Amino acid sequence: MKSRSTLKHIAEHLHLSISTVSRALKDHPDIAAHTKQKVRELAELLEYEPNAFAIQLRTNASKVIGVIVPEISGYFYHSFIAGLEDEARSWGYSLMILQSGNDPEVEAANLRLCRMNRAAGILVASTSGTKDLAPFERTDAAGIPVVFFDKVPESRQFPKVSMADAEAGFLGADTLIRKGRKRILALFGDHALSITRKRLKAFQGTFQRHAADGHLTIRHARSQQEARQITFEALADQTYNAVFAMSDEILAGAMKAIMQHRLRIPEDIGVLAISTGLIPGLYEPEISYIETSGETLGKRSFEILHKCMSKATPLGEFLVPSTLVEKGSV
Amino acid sequence: MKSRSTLKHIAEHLHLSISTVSRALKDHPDIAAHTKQKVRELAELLEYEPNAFAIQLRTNASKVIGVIVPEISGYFYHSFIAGLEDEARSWGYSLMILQSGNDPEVEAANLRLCRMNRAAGILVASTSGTKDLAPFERTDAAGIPVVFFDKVPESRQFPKVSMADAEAGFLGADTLIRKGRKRILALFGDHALSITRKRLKAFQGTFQRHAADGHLTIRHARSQQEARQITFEALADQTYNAVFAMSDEILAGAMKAIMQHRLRIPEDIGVLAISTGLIPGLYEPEISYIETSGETLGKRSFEILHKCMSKATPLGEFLVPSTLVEKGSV
DNA sequence: TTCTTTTTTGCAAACGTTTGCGATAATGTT
DNA sequence: AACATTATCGCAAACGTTTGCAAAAAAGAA
Repeated sequence: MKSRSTLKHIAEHLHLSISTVSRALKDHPDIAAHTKQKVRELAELLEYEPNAFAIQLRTNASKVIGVIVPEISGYFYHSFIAGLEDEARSWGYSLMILQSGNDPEVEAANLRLCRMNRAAGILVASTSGTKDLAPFERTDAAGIPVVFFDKVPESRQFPKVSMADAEAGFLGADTLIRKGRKRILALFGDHALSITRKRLKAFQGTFQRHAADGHLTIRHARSQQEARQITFEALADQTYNAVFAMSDEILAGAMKAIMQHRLRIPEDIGVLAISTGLIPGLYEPEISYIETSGETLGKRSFEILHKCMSKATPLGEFLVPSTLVEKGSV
Repeated sequence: MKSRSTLKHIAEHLHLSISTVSRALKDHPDIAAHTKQKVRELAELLEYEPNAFAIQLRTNASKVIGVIVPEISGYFYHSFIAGLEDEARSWGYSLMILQSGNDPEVEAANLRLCRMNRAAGILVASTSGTKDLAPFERTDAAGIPVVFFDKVPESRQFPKVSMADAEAGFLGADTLIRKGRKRILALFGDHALSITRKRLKAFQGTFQRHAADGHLTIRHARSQQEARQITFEALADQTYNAVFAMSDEILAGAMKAIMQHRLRIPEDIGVLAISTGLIPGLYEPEISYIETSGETLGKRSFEILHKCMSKATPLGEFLVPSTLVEKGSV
């Protein structure tokens, strides 16, 4: 293994001091032009690469931001991470990814890891079981800003960024009504999740206000299988002319039931979902959806975190808007 | 911001030396039991957390492994990362994720970043344009083992781990033949990719050996849309009784065409794919597939890298086997 | 007691960088 | 010529930890 070159090596070769070399390499005005030139050349030649540890130890700050998610795979978080990485890299940051596996204890351990590594900031999609915010407070007190995204706690203590769930719910109902689909089977996720409640409330409210003459059935499913089962039974008789799915997972289940009944879209039944976009694009015809882009959320989250890292913490909840993507399924 | 506690703080409070405290905390046999006790208690009280930078600077090694992929999102890599993270965490490592965006230059920059951060090891799914292996050699020479996965270069210089592509191709053809599907439309990806060629060769060879009486059409598609187009046209007449897709992306396109023709699966046409498993589970009936699990590949990759990090580098190419998952679509 | 052995602790250097401040040399000003 | 100014550069401390070695204290052996 070739031993790495350091500032010291360069300094010795050039009969300069370490500090001069250090300054030369970062274009400090105190250093003469020709000196800088020579230093840069030798650094190039020796393939000098600064030791990040030393820099970080000295400056007590890293260019790494921690990301804690329940799971990387699945329907959503990977696109979030992709968007985040993109934005972070353009600012010179890189990502340290930790999965909590939906276990609050693992979450706390991951948080500790971020602290030990002096992460510049942390983004957290908390587990559903996260009740104790103390670990987050401790992290924040240590000077590492914490921003929650997607799965956010009730507390108003931390900045949060999430999808505009109410807007998405509204958009869903509004779109269906505008298209004349008023006999709706609407499928939502676990009622315990705030994301479900927000989407549901807006959807239901909008429907009641603008389609009092219609018929709305709300059902909750906790898995793809359950969604499929519910949809299959509900669609047995002809009462509905549209299915609404509040998430990709539920859409997948509903679509299976629809395909099982061999219903044509959009002739026999209209379909609309809130989705990231990947799943709706797999069917024929493609499914219209209200986009909740993981990429966008990722980029936006970085912006918020970046503000927190630089100056005053902008508290409050930030929403990234949803937009309707029409594919003709409704 | 609360200033963090250090070994020094603890030492002063207890009128001990820094080295004693350091040793006490790592249960060094030289330290008296009662001293350890007191140190541990105070450390607990002061919420002492070691400074990873200092440790890493001192030991010149980190517990971070770098992962460079063309993209995080998409059909495959996120599940790889998920599996990898799982395995890595159980060994005390965490992941630094970098996207190359399929750009060799970004790839090289990311590599440099890993070097600066003295990653314990690096896993790379190279870009399709990666020709110059010099950056990888330099990294390896610096004592950071590099292991390629999935998209691996021809060079025999680095250990590689990838899916058993030949096996998957064989399994595909064999399964179809066993089920009596011998009029096959087989869809493959870009012929320039080695993964395509390997799968194709095995598929084609197996077919010719065991179903000389059948009829096999090979087509190549470079996108979902193209796969759809090709499938739609090919399926216009009744010559085929099975479609084979070598990847998720292609399966998605093929399925659209099949749905467009309103063909029943498996009555009108059989479908089989090589896949990660997510996509085939979205249709009704679900699609049988030869599993190329990203999770498994991730775990296996870590194992190989872990060997590289500890002792002799096990050169060569490691394959993770594929298994058939039957769902009744063929 | 005196010497040896063992147990327990401290000293100090090292890891590679940044940075305030002082030193020197070059230049300009009167 | 004497002084003030500016342009360059080096010294040394600091960041928090690990670790070889020496020192001190305690214990045992003679």
